[in-house]
Amino acid sequence: MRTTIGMLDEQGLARFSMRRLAAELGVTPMSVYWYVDNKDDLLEIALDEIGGEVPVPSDSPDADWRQQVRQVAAGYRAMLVAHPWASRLIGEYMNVGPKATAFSTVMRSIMRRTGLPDEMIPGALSTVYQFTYGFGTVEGRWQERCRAAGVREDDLFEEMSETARDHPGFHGLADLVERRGRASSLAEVRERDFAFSLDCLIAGIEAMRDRAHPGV
Amino acid sequence: MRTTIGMLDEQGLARFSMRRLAAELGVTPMSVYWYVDNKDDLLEIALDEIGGEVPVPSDSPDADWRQQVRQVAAGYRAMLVAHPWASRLIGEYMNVGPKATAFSTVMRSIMRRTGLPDEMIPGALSTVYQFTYGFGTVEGRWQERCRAAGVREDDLFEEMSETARDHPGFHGLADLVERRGRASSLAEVRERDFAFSLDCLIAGIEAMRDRAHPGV
DNA sequence: ACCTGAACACCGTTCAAGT
DNA sequence: ACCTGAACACCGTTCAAGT
Repeated sequence: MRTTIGMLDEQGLARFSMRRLAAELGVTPMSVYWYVDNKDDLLEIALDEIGGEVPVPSDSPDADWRQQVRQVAAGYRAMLVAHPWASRLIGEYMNVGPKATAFSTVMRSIMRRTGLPDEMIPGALSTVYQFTYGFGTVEGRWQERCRAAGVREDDLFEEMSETARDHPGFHGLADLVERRGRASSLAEVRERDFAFSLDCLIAGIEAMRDRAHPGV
Repeated sequence: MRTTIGMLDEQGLARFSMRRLAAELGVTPMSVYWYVDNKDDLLEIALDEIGGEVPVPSDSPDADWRQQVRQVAAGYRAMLVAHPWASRLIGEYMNVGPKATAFSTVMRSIMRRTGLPDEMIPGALSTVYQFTYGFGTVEGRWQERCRAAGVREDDLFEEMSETARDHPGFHGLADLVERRGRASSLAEVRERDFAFSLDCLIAGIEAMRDRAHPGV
């Protein structure tokens, strides 16, 4: 599993194969099948494995759920950025391994402390989760592309800005460029956007809770 | 392109190959390469093509942004559910084709009508987008699995409920089961969750706007 | 302009066999 | 218990050649 995760991190999911894993382990392709049923099985295990990298806050009943949501979201995002192949697999498998299960249990108990009525908890949870997943995914893929092209991300961005200036019809690029605004680096913009989005989600949850309990 | 999209819809991305496409078209594998550079190129075009299926509201300056956000989100979700392979590709490519570009332009002009300060627009946009993408993705994948297994989704759900009852340690499933609550069908719960999440996002955006303009 | 055939360097996986 | 070899049915893609 260690070599598998290492290879996935370094070369990406597309370049990973059973035969290459076997070669890396100095062994014949078929010997891998003694430890694992098939490729899907192997990847599913690798996926659950890195789920354990996301730090989950201790479940004290008097902790601030807002801060804990921010904490877990940051951890999950970091995990996705460290292992961009994970976001590709998360949708494919059921994700009911031990790490994934533990994670979702903690998330639910945090969400219960928002004061939302029970039937809204799943909706709120998925709002936060889907956002974090999406954000971490595009961030990871972008960095992956930069690494594959062998350039620093701000250089690549600079290059794209020029292309956008030279081809004014190309709005897709213009969006990207505009997004940076006057900030000094892409990383800075990303932090700002991420923080804003979480604030926005938290404010939304608070508003929905207040709407559900008009008397409080 | 029509046959490509048809094959992807029916058999999924995993079963799609250049050779099968050629066979379906009654032609030799290599003739496909006369129209398209390579497989990535083909998929990228297919992806932008179905982007045109998402209805975009007319950009009238006095329209209610809340309703328009809900409208576009519903359309985007429907597109992802109709073409589950799309969510797998959206992260892979740059998505700067004509349809994708038009879409993001409209989204930005809707978001500008929220009254949010300019530097918050990208963050708000990505919050809504990432949620919708994630929601549509898991919904599409779930239905894909049901179809592959040849069962109706509520039957499959019933089966999982039993497994969850028989194996109490399996919390991943318990989550799923609990989520349905007392509703009559999974589809109903999904609609409720989706509506809640959008309300939550919209409430969050309003709260952030009010926080940024304390005087209004 | 449009299509073919043969070939290359890959895949995941089965199955019978070795130690 | 752990690994191998040969084989099967696939891939995407190049390149030279046909009409």
